Amino acid sequence: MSLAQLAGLLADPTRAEFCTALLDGRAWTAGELARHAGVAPSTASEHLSRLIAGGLLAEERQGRHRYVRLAGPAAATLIEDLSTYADTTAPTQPPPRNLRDSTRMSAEARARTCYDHLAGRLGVAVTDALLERGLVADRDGLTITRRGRAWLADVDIELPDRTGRKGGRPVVRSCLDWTERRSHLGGALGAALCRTALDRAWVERIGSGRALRVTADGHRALRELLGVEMESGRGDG
Amino acid sequence: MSLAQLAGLLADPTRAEFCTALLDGRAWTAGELARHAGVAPSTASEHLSRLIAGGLLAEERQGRHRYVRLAGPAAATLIEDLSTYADTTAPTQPPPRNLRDSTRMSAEARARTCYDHLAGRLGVAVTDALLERGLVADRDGLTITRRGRAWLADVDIELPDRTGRKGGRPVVRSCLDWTERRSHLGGALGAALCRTALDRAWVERIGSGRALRVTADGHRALRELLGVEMESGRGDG
DNA sequence: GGCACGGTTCGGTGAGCGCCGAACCGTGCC
DNA sequence: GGCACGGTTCGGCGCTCACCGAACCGTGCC
Repeated sequence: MSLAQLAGLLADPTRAEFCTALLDGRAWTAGELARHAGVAPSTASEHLSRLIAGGLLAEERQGRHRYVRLAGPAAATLIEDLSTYADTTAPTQPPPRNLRDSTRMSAEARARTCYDHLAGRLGVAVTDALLERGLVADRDGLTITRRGRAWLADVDIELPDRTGRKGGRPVVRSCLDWTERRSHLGGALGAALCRTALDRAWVERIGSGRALRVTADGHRALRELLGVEMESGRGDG
Repeated sequence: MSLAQLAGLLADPTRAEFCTALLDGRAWTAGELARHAGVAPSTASEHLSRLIAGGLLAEERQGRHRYVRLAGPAAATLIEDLSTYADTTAPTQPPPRNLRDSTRMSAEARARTCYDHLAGRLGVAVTDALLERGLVADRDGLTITRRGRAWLADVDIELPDRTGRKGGRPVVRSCLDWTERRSHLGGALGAALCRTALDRAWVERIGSGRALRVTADGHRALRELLGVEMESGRGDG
């Protein structure tokens, strides 16, 4: 299989969306993915067949359901690397064109999702706090510590089942932040934190983009759980 | 920029060929790349513009020449990771179908190119020899040692100019070998070794595929320079 | 100035492919 | 058996895009 063929698998928005969704490490049914991406089941079926044939996804048939998941940690890493690069690489528009863009960029610099985890000053602050408190360690790349696992259980955050095991997603990955020029937290842990923050309304999306607003609950949770003081969402952007 | 857009840049065989060629870390002119890939200059020009706009390539204009190179080490890593995955991932044909395929697979298992460096038993043997002799060290990932640089100068192998510097290709990268299930040497060093081996006729390509044959000169060079004893190319496949 | 040449732009062509709906298949439930 | 439903296959449609040749622009050499 050639480089172009492999890239071609991910070059379609629908297939990319499938892979992005599957990065949570769980297995989805064909129908779930079809609905998630907003395409007909027939279309999804064809896409899945191609992704499986290309070695990016693996399938498990159960009765009349076709469960698919990422083929392995290498696949997850690959997709995450590509997403990171896609996010990191600045488009051809360094200078914001107008007030609307400028506002949006400020908001994204403050807090946004990078793919499926937190980025911007919020993402970096959370990462720093985790490192400082010894919940995550930086030796030969980032790893979660025993204290970190205890802390997760403490605050009732669960990692997906297969995380860190063979075929699962790596627990922690560092992801370069293009606004902060620093690393923030990716991997399954980053995704779990982001999902938790959204589920518990610590942050909420601003409009339809990637920018996030930290809620009052969120400020409180960040302070109590991690000792992170985030700036307010209004009046400084 | 989205994952799909980024992947789309690499999804075209011509553009992928450009990026592959540029992985040597040097800057090529538009015309060189066009001839290399076998397309019209106009076609190449459009491809280059897209790759540059997408942040994968950077350009430097000099007089009437347009020099392009990879945008940075992250781009090189990304392309190399994709190539590695594309090579590593087994096509849908684990069992060799006939004698011809079986012969080819044996040859590739013995020695082949993985992208632009050596793989198969040959690649792993060379990597092991470099590690054993302290020319490459494995601390926080593979790195070339001072002795390694001296050895390179000794045997008259040059790394591309920008290697290891900002914007250049990483010197050494480990690349998982699918036949050996072990790591072998990628990165600029792996590429330089492979190019040297081909230039000095230590190995030669078998037909048009990726399989390599170690020549008599090659056996001698491997033994003298690295203490590597390779099996013969015939009679055992 | 004039020519050679590297590179770009533009229009047109053709192929590939992503999409859908319709028909079909198999599983699982009633 | 009969029905509901998840998934697949197939045919057809329309768009995208990679390609080329021709015309054009700018640089550098004579």
